[in-house]
Amino acid sequence: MQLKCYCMNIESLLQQAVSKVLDELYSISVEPSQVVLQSTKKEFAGDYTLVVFPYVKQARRSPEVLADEIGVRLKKTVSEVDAYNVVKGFLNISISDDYWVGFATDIAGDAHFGMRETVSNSKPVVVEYSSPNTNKPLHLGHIRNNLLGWSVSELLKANGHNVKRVNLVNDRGIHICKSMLAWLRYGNGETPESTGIKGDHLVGKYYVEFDKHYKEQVADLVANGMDEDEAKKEAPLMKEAQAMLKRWEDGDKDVRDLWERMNSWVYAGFDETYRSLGVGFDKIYYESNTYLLGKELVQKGLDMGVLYRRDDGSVWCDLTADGLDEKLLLRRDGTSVYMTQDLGTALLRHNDFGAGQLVYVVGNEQDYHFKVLKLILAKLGFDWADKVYHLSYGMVELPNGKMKSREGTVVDADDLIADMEQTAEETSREHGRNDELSDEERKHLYHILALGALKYFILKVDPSKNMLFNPAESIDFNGNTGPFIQYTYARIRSIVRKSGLSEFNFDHVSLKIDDKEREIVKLLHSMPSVIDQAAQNFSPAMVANYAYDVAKAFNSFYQDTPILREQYANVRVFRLMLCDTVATALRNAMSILGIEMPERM
RNA sequence: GGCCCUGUAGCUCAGCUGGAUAGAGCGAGAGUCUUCUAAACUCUAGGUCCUGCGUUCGAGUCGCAGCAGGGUCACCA
Repeated sequence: MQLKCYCMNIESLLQQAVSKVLDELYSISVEPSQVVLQSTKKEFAGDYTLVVFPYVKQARRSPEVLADEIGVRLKKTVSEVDAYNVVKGFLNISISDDYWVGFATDIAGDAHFGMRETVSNSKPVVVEYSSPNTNKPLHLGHIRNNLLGWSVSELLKANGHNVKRVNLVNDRGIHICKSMLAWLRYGNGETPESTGIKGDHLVGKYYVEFDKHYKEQVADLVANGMDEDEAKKEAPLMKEAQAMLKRWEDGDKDVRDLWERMNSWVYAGFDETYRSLGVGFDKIYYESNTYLLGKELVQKGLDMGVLYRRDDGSVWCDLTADGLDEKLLLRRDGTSVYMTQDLGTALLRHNDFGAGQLVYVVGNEQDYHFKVLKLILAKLGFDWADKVYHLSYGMVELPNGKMKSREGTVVDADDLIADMEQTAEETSREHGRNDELSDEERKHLYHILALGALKYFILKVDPSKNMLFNPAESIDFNGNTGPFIQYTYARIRSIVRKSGLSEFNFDHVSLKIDDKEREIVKLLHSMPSVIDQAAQNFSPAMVANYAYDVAKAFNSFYQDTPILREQYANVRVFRLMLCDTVATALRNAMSILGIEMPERM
């Protein structure tokens, strides 16, 4: 039997063939990559559709005739083309069962199907995400950030990039001083150990405490006739916090000791949340180490003449020619601002990793900041300024609007995860088939189902869009959800286990496949291009939607097609092979989302 | 007010470089488990793709204008 190579994507093969036909028949020259093929709509026969409208003028044919002539030629010259039909200007092309079966056989057993090998010696893509403040625990907004950051990193890896994850912890500043001050005043020496409260929550408690007392002071001042804006500045607590920040910057030992102590509580808390979310980093930067960076760059900019100093000593960048405003880079007292340090850390990071690209997973409220950052880097003469990519994501909103910590409407990350685990356990007790599992394994199952639901819920939405979370409705486990896909996977694994096979040998000559099998094979066939597309768009959502399509197609197939019960061994083994490959595809796609798949549930 | 983002079914969301009669899930209604896991499957109802104009053989998709919602324009980060 002749060996065929199915490595060649059937779409590019068709594109080349069409390009050739257009040239030979009508002397129309079109690059194969420019030939537009789409998958044929369900209500028509065929696998791929060529839209011929763009060529009718040059070919001087009616759309129908043109489509027919191309169809005839394709069928004659491309062995994989089985049949064709023409509806208006649409040429629907059917690919032979032989090709699809061959393709399915080719990819069977490839544990990394859909994922690319990492290109060796490629410059790493450095992805910054998470970047929390250390004055309060993580909430749902941070969850979206962390899940996106992790997932986009996995996605880029799956597309062949070398990826480094970094976190830039905002561990200094006035907000931390507020928590510290409140703890000193009202804390009675409380610690995570003495109270049993998770460290980040304990520190967050004092941040709230500060705000409470501060507001009281402001209200008192206003009641005594002071203007509100002035009262906010003059409140003793605020002045004390500012004094504390100054002492911190001067290296005051007491302040630094307390700062280290309370930050260490927060880190222990964050680590627990990170572990629970399954995210991590290759390198963690601390703003206390990097906040002074960037000043040299400012000096360089002054020397280059791209920045200027005002009479009061402050340094600015004039971006009005770019349609933006003037941007402050050094305060009049010579201290740096957010932008200054971000310039510095960008350079640091670029040099630390020899980065080919710098990705920042940061909310869309900072779109302006990153626009400015790129512009200034370019003005400073860094040719890699255009390698800075701001992965701007939308906010998570509640039914009554934005989350506001002051109004107590934040959805706490740890609470949400705990709720999800609770729901997973209840659902599992009701529907689950997990008698064989130990208590330990069952606990793990609840965890991966809970996180599967949460992660999928968040990641299936296009990153750039705001999304809505309704705490009252909780997150679903049915329909277009993580657990739906996990369930599909568990079912498949169950069948494959029962078959006892790990290799699938069958005679694929003249094996016929039905519509549902064909649908599945076609979906598998498209996986590499979906991953590629998703990576180019930095969009895990595209992978999530793909995984859902695969699971849905499989469930429909599973519902009315015998697999283990199939009496013909040849067909049975083929179907088992297909099952096994679908499981692999689902596992790989979901791993890009950071979602684990259960062997049974 | 300037700039940026978003607007698709009752609700939450898909819809890749413009292509056929715009798709899912939830919710609503009707079916399917003595048979490979019913967290599933099948069917029904549900649409002025915010509005208008334009480009095109063809617009949910591109352009302009308007409307609505959000963000941002700090010597905060």
